Amino acid sequence: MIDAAGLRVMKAIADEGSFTSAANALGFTQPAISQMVRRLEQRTGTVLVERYGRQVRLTEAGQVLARHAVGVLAALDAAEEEITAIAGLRAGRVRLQAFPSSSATLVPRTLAILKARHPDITVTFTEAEPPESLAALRNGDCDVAVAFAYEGGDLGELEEDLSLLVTRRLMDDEVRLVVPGTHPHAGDGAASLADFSGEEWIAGCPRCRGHLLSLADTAGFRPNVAFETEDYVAQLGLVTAGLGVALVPDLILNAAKHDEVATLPLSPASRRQILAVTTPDLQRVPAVAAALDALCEAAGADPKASTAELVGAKA
Amino acid sequence: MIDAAGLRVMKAIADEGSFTSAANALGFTQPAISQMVRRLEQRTGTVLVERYGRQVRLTEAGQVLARHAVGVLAALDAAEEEITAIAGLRAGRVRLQAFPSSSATLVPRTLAILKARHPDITVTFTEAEPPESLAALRNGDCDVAVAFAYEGGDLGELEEDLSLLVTRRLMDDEVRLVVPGTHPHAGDGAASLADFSGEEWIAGCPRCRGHLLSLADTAGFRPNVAFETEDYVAQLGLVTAGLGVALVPDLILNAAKHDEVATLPLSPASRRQILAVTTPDLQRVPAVAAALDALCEAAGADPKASTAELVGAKA
DNA sequence: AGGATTCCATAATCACCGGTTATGATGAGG
DNA sequence: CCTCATCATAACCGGTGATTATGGAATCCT
Repeated sequence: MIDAAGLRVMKAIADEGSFTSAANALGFTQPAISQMVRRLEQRTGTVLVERYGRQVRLTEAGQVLARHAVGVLAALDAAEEEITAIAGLRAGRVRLQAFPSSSATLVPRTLAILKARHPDITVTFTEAEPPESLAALRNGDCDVAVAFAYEGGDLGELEEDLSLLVTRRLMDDEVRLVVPGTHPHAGDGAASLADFSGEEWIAGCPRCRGHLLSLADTAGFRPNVAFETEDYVAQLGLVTAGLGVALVPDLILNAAKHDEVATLPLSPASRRQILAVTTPDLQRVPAVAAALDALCEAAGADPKASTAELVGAKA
Repeated sequence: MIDAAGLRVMKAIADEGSFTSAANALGFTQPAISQMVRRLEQRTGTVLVERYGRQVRLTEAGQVLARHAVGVLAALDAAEEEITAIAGLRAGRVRLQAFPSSSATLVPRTLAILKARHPDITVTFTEAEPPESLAALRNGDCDVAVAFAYEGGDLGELEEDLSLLVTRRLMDDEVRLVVPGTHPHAGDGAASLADFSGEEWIAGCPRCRGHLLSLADTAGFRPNVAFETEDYVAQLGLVTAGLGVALVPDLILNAAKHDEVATLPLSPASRRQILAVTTPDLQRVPAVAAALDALCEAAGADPKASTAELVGAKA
């Protein structure tokens, strides 16, 4: 019944004292004001403006509208300002969820870049394994999920989780075999997995364990998993203590101290992909886009070649 | 850029959780919501709604709009409620100005009627002589002026004051000659003004004095005005004291005690008209219309035959 | 799985709101 | 008394914002 335009007109009349100057103040012509007032009057069924001679003044009802106009228009302006602030990266929020081992280097570097580039947006970070972070994304509790996928291995099961989502490849994370420094193969240039079929194995998170089993299966043996821990530092500790061998991604090896163990590249090599995941719509939110760019930059990836498909995803 | 309709839609989506139910809640169809959101999005240049699968949820920017919508829509509703209250006589204001001698009976009775009929409207009353009250009306400081005009006499000078104004005849107020009870003519059935040319006269307000002079002039004499006072009670006191004779309207005689004087009808009779005056626009304001009706009723006039022209105004 | 359902998007259409220019009526002022 | 300033009105017209009809895709149920 009453809209913002009408209030704006009433306020202009109250401020300016005539239709003509109100029209000038609003950038309209005089007849626009004239019939706007008439429409408002027949809509509300009240007399809003008293025409006396060639001057006009507001009636009580008109003054009521003009008075309310101040508050309403201020609130509208405030809303508009907030929106443009979000659009201009002078405000906004990004909720980031990343898997634990990325928290060491990738995420801190990303947050630093974001903070330096857009100091006014607020970033929330939560650690979560890929299945949970993707669920949060789907659920609307998260804007960007940093996930990983083992090449060839569990891409299939992740695939359905990624439907309707967009991914950006951040980096390839090579998986290495970690053995005690005193191990007979410690000095080898590369490790063939079959040579370690008799070892005791230290497995990581469930999906990492799955990857180990998958690799071992193609190498023709079934690994003897003696320990399981999601904590990579603990894994390295166990290896250091000579209790077994483990598959550990480069990302961890670059961040954690591991002087007393040997890290051997696998032959054939095995990698996992580090991915940034979001939804098609969120991708267009400035703060989210900035976060994605920062992630790519922190990972050393080319931001432009980002929306590529997963390597190894079935064509 | 942002209008009330858009905010209403965003709030409905936030409340209902889907376009379809938001459309139902607002009484629209689903495509209306769909393209309303799209318009808002391209107007603000931001993503307001995140479409994930077949569910939708608001982005941060969308939540900002939905949040502001609450306040804005509440303010709009409040304004609308105030307007309808004024239109429905459940609120409103009437500023009444009346000449002093009408304050005795006419105005109190009017206020009583108004109070009984519309207890929620606030009535302001100020005493003012017709020239000032009409000036206030023109100036926007008054809604209804109760004025008087002597028949044939000063209608002309009042006429230009009444241009652009509307008048309602409330009553005819007959003017009587007041003489001391001991006066030789005290028992006469009617008084011819010429018979009192030798008396000392007690004049009232400037315009009443003018009326006296005008009547005396047509009767062929120039009255000896010994006293002037705007206070009719004082006039009656002076007559009672035998200090002169006076012309006093019925309206005063009906209200003030005057036992010891004689009141004689003039021959030819002379009347003044009691008028309610307002502007054409204010006439259509419910509270003002109610006040006019109450005035007519208090004066015993037929409210329907009210907008008549002044008697004696030049056709 | 696969089919039914449900939700959103799009296209085509159309009414009307809300602006414009042109013009007229009228009160105010020199 | 004439002129100017102001509001009202008419005619026109584009864009907003609704509608119906239809399609596509995700979710749900069997």
